[in-house]
Amino acid sequence: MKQKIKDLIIRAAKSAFDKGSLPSNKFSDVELEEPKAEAHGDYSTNIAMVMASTQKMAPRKIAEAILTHLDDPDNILENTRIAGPGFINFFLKGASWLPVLSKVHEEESKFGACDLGRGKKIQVEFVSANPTGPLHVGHGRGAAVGDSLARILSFCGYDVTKEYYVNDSGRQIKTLGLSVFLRYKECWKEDIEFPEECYQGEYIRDIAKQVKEEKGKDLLGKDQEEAILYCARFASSKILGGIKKDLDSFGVKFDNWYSEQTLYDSGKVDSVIDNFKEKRIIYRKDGALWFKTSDFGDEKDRVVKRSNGLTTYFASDIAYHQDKFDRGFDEVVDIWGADHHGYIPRIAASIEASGFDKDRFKVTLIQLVNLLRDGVPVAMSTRSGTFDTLQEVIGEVDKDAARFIFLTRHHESPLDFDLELAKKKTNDNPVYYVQYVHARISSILRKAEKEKGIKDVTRDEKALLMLKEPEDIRLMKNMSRFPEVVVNCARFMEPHRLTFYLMGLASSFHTYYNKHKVLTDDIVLTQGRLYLVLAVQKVIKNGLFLLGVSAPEKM
RNA sequence: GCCCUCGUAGCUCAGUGGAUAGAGCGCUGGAUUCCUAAUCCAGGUGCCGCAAGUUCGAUCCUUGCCGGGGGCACCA
Repeated sequence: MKQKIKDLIIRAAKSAFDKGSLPSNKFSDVELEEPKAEAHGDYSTNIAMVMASTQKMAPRKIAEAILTHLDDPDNILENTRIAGPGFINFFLKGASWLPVLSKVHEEESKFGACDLGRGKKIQVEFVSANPTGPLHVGHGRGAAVGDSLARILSFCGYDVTKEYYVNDSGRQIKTLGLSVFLRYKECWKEDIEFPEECYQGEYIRDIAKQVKEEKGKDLLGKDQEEAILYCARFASSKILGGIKKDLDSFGVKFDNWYSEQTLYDSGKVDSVIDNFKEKRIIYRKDGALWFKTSDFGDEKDRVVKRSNGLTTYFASDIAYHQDKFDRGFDEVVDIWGADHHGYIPRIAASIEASGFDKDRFKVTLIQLVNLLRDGVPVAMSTRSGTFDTLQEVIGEVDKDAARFIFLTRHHESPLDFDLELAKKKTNDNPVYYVQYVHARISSILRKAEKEKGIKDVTRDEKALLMLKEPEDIRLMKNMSRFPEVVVNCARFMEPHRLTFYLMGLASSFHTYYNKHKVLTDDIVLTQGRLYLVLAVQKVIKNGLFLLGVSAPEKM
């Protein structure tokens, strides 16, 4: 529809030039927008104002010239108007919105899909929490955003791989092992000192008990290093299992779990360092190895190998990101907590140094989540009984509600997550507002079959002509925006746009529902409205799917 | 100190180089003999943090300032 009108405008401008009404044939790109105020039409363009300087004419004069040469072969325009400083407003005939209904019905679950990605391989890496403790709410937000983004990208023609990077190597894993080992010794009534840097959570004791059941007293007699290593491996695999389970119940599935340790085992980390040494972008200073990230736009150089001989996490991250491109991904998206933002320039530097275009690498930052209960912050203490793990939250709050709420903010704004609000099944809680549309329409369809004997909702030209109320048209107009919203979500990596769109569509529907009855004695009208309402249901369903939220038949 | 980010209605937040800047909540009143009231309708509010610049036009872009948050390790 939009393109159609753009074409009309271009043709009009050309013909205005041919007939001598416009002095120049330099036309700028037509920008067509949907005005906020309905009084400003269905579409509006600022082209006359933009062209004012090249045409050397007053904007309103240009607008007049274009309008007098405007031809409307398909007869879709009700009216056109010049307004304000030189806007051209287009008012469409109600019937020109009807094609969107057939489109929705034909394309069904594909309505809104597109080929923006052209099959490009894209990797979305998200959550990637260290396997040293359970996921907390913040990870939940990352999971919701990442998973939704992956769904949207895939809907937009990308070949998407969802990956979780497991930091199963390095110091914190050793700390985890030590923590568990100490708690294990405690189980055997040994006196221990539990250092502050060890993991304080209650879950460490649980894991220690499991070690005890599995190994009995064996570890007490063993070499301490070996025992700690055993505990570390045992604990991280247990915790990772828990993380997988939590994500599963949150509706998030990864295609790939990538282990950091394998980067060391395969020698990838060493070979990257050697390679950079050959390129003379790694040098030695004070006994450590430094990567000259400042040559690639970072503010200062970074250490990849410490003077004690141990590599830093940065070293494995360089190898990891190089590996992503080596695996053939055209684009790589990382979703990180906002506290990592200072890390972006050095990773970008490493990608460039590895010989890849750093524009193929994008980072989306997720801001903090503040967990509240009735407006009061929930204490995030390290003691037991805290309420900040993802598991506890989705134990109390519906998974759909949690996912939806995580997507009601721009991901770079901090988010307040109120547990009591999330549980409320009212208007305060936008999830149900949207899901309710789906359930209500299901209910209408059930009733249509039961009471009117209507089994199939079919397209009927006569019935379509009955859809001429302003509310009918508003719904169709709203649905026709869906594909564009999805594309913009993908383009800007902002799934929350979809959330807001769905709330708007839901609002239009609820208004409609209260004003007009779908099932009437007039069978033709009923057919038309069923056709309309079923289309709304399909769009809502597609939208909810892209958010990872279910579309219930009943509520 | 340097870097990033945010500052929009009483609250929580969307939004855009355009016309009269929006939504939900909260508050008040109303709607159901009829498809689910988890719904709808009506009622009002803004120096869009401040100042300058770019522009036909800035809340949006640029710069500076003020205020909140975050980041600046041979930590992860």
